[in-house]
Amino acid sequence: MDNIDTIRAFNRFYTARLGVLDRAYLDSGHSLGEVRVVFELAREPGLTARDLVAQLQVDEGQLSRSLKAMERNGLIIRKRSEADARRVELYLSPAGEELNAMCVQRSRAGIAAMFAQAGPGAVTQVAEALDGVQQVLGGRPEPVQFRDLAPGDAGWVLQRHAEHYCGNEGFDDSFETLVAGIIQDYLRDRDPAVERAWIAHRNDQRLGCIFCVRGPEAKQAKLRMFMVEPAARGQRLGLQLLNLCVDWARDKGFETMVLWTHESHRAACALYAQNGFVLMSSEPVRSFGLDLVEQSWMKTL
Amino acid sequence: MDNIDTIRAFNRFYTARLGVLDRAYLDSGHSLGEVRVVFELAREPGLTARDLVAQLQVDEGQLSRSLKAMERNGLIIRKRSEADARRVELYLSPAGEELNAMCVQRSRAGIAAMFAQAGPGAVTQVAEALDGVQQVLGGRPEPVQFRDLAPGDAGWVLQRHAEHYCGNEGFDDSFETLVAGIIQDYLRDRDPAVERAWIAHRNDQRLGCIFCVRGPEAKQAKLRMFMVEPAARGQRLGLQLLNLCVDWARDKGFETMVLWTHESHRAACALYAQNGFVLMSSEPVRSFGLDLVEQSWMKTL
DNA sequence: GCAAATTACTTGACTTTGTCAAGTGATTCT
DNA sequence: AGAATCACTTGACAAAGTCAAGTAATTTGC
Repeated sequence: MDNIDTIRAFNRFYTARLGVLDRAYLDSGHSLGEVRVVFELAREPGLTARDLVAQLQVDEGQLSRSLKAMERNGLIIRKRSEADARRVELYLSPAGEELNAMCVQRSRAGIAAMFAQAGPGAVTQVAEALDGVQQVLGGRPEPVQFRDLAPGDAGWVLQRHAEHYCGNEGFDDSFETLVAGIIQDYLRDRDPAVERAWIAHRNDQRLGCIFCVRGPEAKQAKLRMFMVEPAARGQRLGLQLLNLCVDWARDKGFETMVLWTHESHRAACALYAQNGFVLMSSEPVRSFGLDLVEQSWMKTL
Repeated sequence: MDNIDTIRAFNRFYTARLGVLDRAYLDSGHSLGEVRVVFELAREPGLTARDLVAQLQVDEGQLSRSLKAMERNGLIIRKRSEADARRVELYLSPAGEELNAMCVQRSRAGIAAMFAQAGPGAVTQVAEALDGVQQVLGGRPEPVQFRDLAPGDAGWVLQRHAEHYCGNEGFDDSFETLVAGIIQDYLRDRDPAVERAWIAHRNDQRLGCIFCVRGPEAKQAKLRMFMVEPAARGQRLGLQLLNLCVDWARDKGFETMVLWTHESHRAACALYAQNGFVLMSSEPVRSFGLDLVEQSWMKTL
């Protein structure tokens, strides 16, 4: 079962659940169509029929009749627009507000009931997961932001490095130990005046990282722990991280920047080459249980 | 906006997206109702009308007419049950199979299109998130499993410890550095013959952890890094981890087990007390920027 | 072992919902 | 100022959904 099948399975499962929730509206004595109109008007009073057609994807003729009935039943109030006499602005009457409040309350109760048998933290967990999905699918794309290390970030860097390199590229466990040492050293001994790290994140979701530390020579900075999540690649995020790191190093008085990587990281190497790094050495090594070609790159700042 | 509102917002957003997908079926020349029947029969041939009523939540009269039309159009084949002559078993005809294949293909294409503007890793990310949600909501609850540390786990332990203690309890950054040191030491120097760790997980989701390492005295084990995710609490998971750890220590020839914790961890302390641990000392200390009461507990194995 | 109850489905009569095209005024474009 | 567009309404249907009353097969209860 691939990813798309997983999503399809979720859709079947979830629409069945939502269907149960929808049914809760039906015994309010109003049709689902009317309730949907009430919902929209509660969210944004003054909408016109046209707006509702666009937002609810219903036929305008049908909506017209539906609105007529709702006015007759006292759910909504129609007001001819003063700016444009073709338009009719729609508002909820007090009875409409009341219906909305009741439906919201039922909807919330229904969702709470879905979590009744799950654990206490389940709501938070699901809410976060669904919010993440919504953002990925374009519900409201928050911008990517960059911050210094916050509590938990160091662990995340270690976790994702280990998972990528050991899980996908076949490095052995010694790699994780090495990275743990690098991170522990950084946390314990870093010089905040010249060393720092960046985490790229969207809301609470971490997307990538880069570290700038002192290099082996004087006035030399070293770039480390550079990574962009697979899910966030192709958005020039790596370039932004690299620029932050390089600019910081230059700003702090470093004259060169070096980094070590492996030949197999084509995308990263291409990025280095495009940004003024020069390949200094390239040699086959036996590391982490694999035959690798280790490269060192340098850039004059 | 609380968690339930977040879920409600997702529902609005997601149903709108699914609506677009459903529309794709309509120009197959068949109604959504018929397509839904075809889907179910593809999944489980030989269903009866009754089964479909239950699964699709449709009126049986309407379904009866719909099935009649589908048989006339050559989509399905009806076969009187041999075991019970009241029942009619329903099967897809070759044409029905073909329609199903086409719809599946369109559905998949539609989902793929939803991800067109998102990054390449987005599908995986969303699939995992939705699968997690489905499991939490009871789609198919996988059992919790326990494993030794796998690559990435060490980083996760560090991350979640830092987030819980620094984020929720107000510890300062020195706590994260301390934990990073503990983890680095464990990875580098542990004695696999007597020391190990457990990760509680459901599929790829980590739920908790516990470490058993050598203690300060001879024949003494030490319990460390014990944690259960808030979302997974209340399921006796902590007890299971504790038992694994204690049993291992006893099995490896340790005679006592000690642990250090803070008084504020009521739930954990109660668990220790219930499982044969005895409070050895309790003293106020200034640690991690807070006034805490540090406790040591010991159990005879 | 047989009438009564139940089950699986069908049918008829009906309401609601959805669709399409042809209206009516109001407004904008040029 | 005349044509085009826009916001909405209406009419004529088609499709989908609802409810109750069927029919035949199978269980149940005594």
